[in-house]
Formats: sequence, structure tokens, C-alpha cells
Amino acid sequence: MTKQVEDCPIETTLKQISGKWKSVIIFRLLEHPQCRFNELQKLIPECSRRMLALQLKELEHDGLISKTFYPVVPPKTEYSLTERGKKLKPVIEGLQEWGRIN
Amino acid sequence: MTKQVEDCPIETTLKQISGKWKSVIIFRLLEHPQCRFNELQKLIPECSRRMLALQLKELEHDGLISKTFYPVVPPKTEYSLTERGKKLKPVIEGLQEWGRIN
DNA sequence: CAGTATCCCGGCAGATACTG
DNA sequence: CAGTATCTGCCGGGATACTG
Repeated sequence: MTKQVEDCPIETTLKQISGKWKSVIIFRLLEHPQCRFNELQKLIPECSRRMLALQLKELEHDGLISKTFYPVVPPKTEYSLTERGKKLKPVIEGLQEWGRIN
Repeated sequence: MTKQVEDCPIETTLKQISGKWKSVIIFRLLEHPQCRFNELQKLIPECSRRMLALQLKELEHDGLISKTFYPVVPPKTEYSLTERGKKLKPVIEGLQEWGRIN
């Protein structure tokens, strides 16, 4: 029943931030706490709209970011980190620090 | 010349530990400092021999693990974390902690 | 503006067989 | 034991067009 991978939750945890663009999105949202869809696009121009939408959806599903939708015309959305997402800050910074040092 | 992604090194850094099996391998090598190829296979049974070899090669290339080859018969190898790899310990633990809390 | 739908291709990764 | 070689199928992700 219990598989090895489940005993090693680091894998599951890492998946939540290691999608093709997730870390960058989180990183950007740490710098820019409130972002609209197109703002994120401009901040991460290499990421296609399709992928941005998909990754945002996963991040939202995993409770790392939250999305506020304003049903105005034209439509407006705002993405920001949840409390859970913000708690990643020291970890992300630790990673950066590690990357910088080597 | 300079692309956005290069200004955001977290992405590069994360890639070094977010291959399909890298985090698990690092994790296992933190628990078991010296591992032979087949030992790692047994510790991570869901990972094919092919993938294990590929991921190990990348980890070695990135300087996270080192490989010692003993030209005996039958051949014997030993994988372990480098100093650089060991420095990831607090980060990995931070990730685990974050994953545990939520 | 903020996405979704659809088509399509290259490359990731499994299975299997082989080697020093 | 510790890998590599090859073949193949699948799906991640780009490009483009469309929608509320």
C-alpha cells in the first residue's frame, strides 16, 4: 500500500514549487504582491499565456496563491500569495543564497 | 542579451534539484551517505535504472554528488553528496518543514 | 482583459536487450 | 554490478485562433 515516494514527502512538496514556471511566479509575487494576469506575463515574457494560466491554476489549487476576480468590464484579476505561499519566502531565499554561494 | 530568466537565478538553482528524481536522491543520500548504484535503486524503486543513471549524471555534473568508481570485479561504485550538496541540507529541511506544517 | 480550445510536434521517459 | 543502446509511445508545451 504505502509506497516509498509517499514516505519521502519532500518530493510532493517540491512538486508544488517546481513546475516549469512556478518558482519564477512565486518569486515575482514576492516582489510584486498584487499582480494582474498580463502584468505577470510581462514579468515573465518567456512563459506563454497558456502555461501561465496552467501554472497559476496549479499554484492556486495547491493553496500557494489566491486569485481575486473582479467581474467588471474589461475583466480584472489579481493574483497574490496566500499566507501559506508567503511562508515559502525563507526557503526560496535559502535556495537563492545556496545558488549564489557555490 | 540578458534575458529575464537569467535575472531570476532561483529558476536555475531550482532546476538543479527538481529533476524528476533529484530531490529524492539527495534526500536518500542525506540519510545514507554512501550508496552504491543498486542500493539507490532499492531505495527509490519507482525510478528506472535509466532515469537513475541520468539523474545521477546531472547531479554529478552540477557538483551536488560525487561518484567513486572502484575498478574491481564485479564493478563497484559509490555515490555521496559533495560539500556543496551537503549545504542543501537546511534548505531541504526547510522545505520539508514547510510541507509538514500546511 | 483574461483567459480557453484546438492542433501538433519534439523530446521525456518506460521497456527491453546488451556490455565491460 | 553498473551501467549503455535502441526503440517507441505519450504528453508537455508552443502557436494560433477564439470567447465572455
